[in-house]
Amino acid sequence: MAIATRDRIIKTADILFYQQGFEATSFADIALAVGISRGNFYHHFKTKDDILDGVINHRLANTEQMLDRWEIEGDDPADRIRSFIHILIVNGEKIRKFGCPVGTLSSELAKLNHAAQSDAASLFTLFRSWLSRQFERLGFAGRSDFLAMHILGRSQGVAALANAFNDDVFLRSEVELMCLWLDEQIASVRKY
Amino acid sequence: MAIATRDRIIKTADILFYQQGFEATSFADIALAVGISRGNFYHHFKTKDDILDGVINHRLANTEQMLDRWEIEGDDPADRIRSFIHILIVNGEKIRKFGCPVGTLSSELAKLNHAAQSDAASLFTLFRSWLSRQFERLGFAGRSDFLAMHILGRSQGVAALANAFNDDVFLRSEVELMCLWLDEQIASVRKY
DNA sequence: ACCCGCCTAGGACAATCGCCCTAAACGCAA
DNA sequence: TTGCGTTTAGGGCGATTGTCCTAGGCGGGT
Repeated sequence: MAIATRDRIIKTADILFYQQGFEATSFADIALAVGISRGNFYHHFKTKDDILDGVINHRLANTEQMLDRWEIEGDDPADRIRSFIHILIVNGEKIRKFGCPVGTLSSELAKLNHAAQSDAASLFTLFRSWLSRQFERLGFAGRSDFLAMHILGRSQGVAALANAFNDDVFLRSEVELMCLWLDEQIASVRKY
Repeated sequence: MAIATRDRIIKTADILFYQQGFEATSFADIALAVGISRGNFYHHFKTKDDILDGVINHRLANTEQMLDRWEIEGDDPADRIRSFIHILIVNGEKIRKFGCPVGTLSSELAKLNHAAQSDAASLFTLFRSWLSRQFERLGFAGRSDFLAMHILGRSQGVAALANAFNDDVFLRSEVELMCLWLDEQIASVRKY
């Protein structure tokens, strides 16, 4: 089946791009991992940039789906934000090994001056606007986007250092710190 | 002069590794930028990893020198920490284009499973222990390293997002936020 | 039974990669 | 001047890169 093969390629490329980086992952790497020939590969994706587009779109869809799920499961926006913060722990092992999938891809594409860098950044935008929406519901109004960017940045920093030092203790203590920060913010906005 | 050529290679490689990444920068790239032949290049560095070692050591020396200068110029540890925070603004343009030199290199080497990843991480350690020392002088005692890691992580996150979104406003507002955080920490430790 | 279109395999392409070699030019000491 | 070690230039190695091409196999519609 055609679609199945295409999906398998994208899912495999997704993992390899994350673990090895986009530039360091070759056609041959992906074909070998999927278990197909390079010719078959070429039938589905003409250029390497095509695969990158596919992978980014795949990540966008997955992320959107995850955020939607969080939107349904609970009705407390604060809990949703806490779910976001706890990705760092849930995916802790991968993050310590390979860093944040979104941040590292965006950074690599920025260095390569790659046209898809803005597409990778739109992954950030997905989180950013979702977080901003949760803060709005908590009553932060015009400050919502600012707080969303703040927490997004904090997460990026934690992921970067947890990766550099392979430090799980640091990761967990920073997650706790971010949750405390969130509580403070909520407490202060409820005064008015 | 031999040393001069070697230095020129390292300085050029330093810039290229930062702007394009380690993997994406070839022998030919560096040789072309320096203006020498590949044969001459090979005389000074046998392998690409040798250049990486040279670049990392060069960065270590430069960083140590910068931190020493800050240690001499002022005698207020808080001001020194503020100097660190303000790197984000001083190097704002480069950071928005290429990210943090330390963080992006460490992240790339981690993905490549490169032996020099720990050496790149030692660049972080340089900042970490220096910051920790300043916090100690401010009286934070056992919490010093924790605070050093916290501020290091915050900086990394700010750099990552400022790069992804090419956002100077975010960068500056986060720097201000970090300085406010520092003031709060100092105020709270002085109570006792 | 036949054909046509999609899927797959695998080889070939020029270009580039990191790395290695040889030879000429250089500068300093005897 | 002669001689030797250092620095330089430039070609070439096998391997790998992204990309492209051709040929065979499979399956559904006529």
